[in-house]
Amino acid sequence: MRISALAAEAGLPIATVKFYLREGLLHPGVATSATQATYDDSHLRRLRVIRALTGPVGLSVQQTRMILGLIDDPGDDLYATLGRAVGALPPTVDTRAASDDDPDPFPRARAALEALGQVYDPSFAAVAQLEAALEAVDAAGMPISDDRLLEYGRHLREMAVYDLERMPPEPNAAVEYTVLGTALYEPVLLALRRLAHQDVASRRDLGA
Amino acid sequence: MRISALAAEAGLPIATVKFYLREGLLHPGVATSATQATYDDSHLRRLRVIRALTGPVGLSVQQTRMILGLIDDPGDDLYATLGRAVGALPPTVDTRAASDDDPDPFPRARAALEALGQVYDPSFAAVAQLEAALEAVDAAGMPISDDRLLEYGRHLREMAVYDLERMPPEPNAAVEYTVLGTALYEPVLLALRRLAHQDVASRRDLGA
DNA sequence: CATGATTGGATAGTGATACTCTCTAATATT
DNA sequence: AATATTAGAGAGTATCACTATCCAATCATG
Repeated sequence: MRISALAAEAGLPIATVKFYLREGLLHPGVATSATQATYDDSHLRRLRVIRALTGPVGLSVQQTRMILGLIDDPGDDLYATLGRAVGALPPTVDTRAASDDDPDPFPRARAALEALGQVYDPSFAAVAQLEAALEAVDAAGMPISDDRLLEYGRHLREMAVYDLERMPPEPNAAVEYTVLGTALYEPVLLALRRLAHQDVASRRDLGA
Repeated sequence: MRISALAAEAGLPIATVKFYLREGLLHPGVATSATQATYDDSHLRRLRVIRALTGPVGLSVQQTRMILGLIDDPGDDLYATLGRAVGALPPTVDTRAASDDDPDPFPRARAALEALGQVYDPSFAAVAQLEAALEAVDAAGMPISDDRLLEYGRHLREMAVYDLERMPPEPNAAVEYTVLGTALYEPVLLALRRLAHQDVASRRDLGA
């Protein structure tokens, strides 16, 4: 398969495929001469993952490169790899507070996790993300009550249990499942939540 | 309160406040002369909402303007207003298919909603978002099984019921609660989900 | 009331990002 | 032999969210 066929299959301009090659998101094809290389299904699959991550998931090229790098070359510690992957996911939060000698850099997130009975690890990017998100809803005048936090946390935890029970056994497949699942399923989740709100609202005759 | 005090309170450069004024995100202050205007708490609160929406929620200025417009000037139909608000939320999806005479523009989303027993309204933006998200996960080689969809949908629906049971009675407050709640709580939700995955993973000794 | 700071309003500039285009020499295809 | 395609490199483009600059009009202060 030459680059024109690959681009056509993926529904992308050749220039874009070349761009991904240049950026290191797509592994090079097998060179058959100075001006020719052949590509296979692995390239097509990779392009589809790239488009999913840069599209619906909303990652930048840099973030996508990081995620793909983790899948291609995972450490032997799934927990740490997952942590690194989450750190690459938006919304990106500057973790300036953690580097300072602040004894309690993420008070809201800590309180929330304690209330939920979950581990609190300040080095985990999602903790900083949670802190920023909670600060933002407070500042915007729509604070989240403890009760709501518990309710949300309970459901999300059950969903996490469901997900991890279905994790493939082989380590490499597990990393890909976990990292890609975290990122790719988020847009689905958000869409389903919005639709659930719509559905519930419609059944309550809230119009007019 | 003059613009310098407003900017200082909000922790923003004056230039940025002026930018929001120019863009119509922030309502003008009361002009007291040709070169002076006073601002009050409503401006400060608005700035905080703007920062929450453009920051953690990740909205563009244009999308933020749309959301704020809906809050300031809601229609009398909460259901339709919510629909319009969701349409402004990322990921933005081109609804080209719907405008064609395609008899079934969102097959995956329709199937999912039918399986969940929820209303299917192709004019609702979240339906297009769900379709795009499902297409992306399929293309990326990580399709979502019906079982998983049901599991996710069930939890999200319960969370939606929880949310709507706590909706304020007055229509204007209800719109603000619903629209801002949908948008502002999403980053919290995603962070909690990521942390739930981490927590569950850590308890299963998945490392090494 | 003189003098420096601040403001509204308009215009322009900036830096990041994700492509997209152009070009060249080498090779493939017909 | 004529035409098309390719790799690879560099430059160009469009969008976006600010950010900076300017000016004339006012304010605040001593």
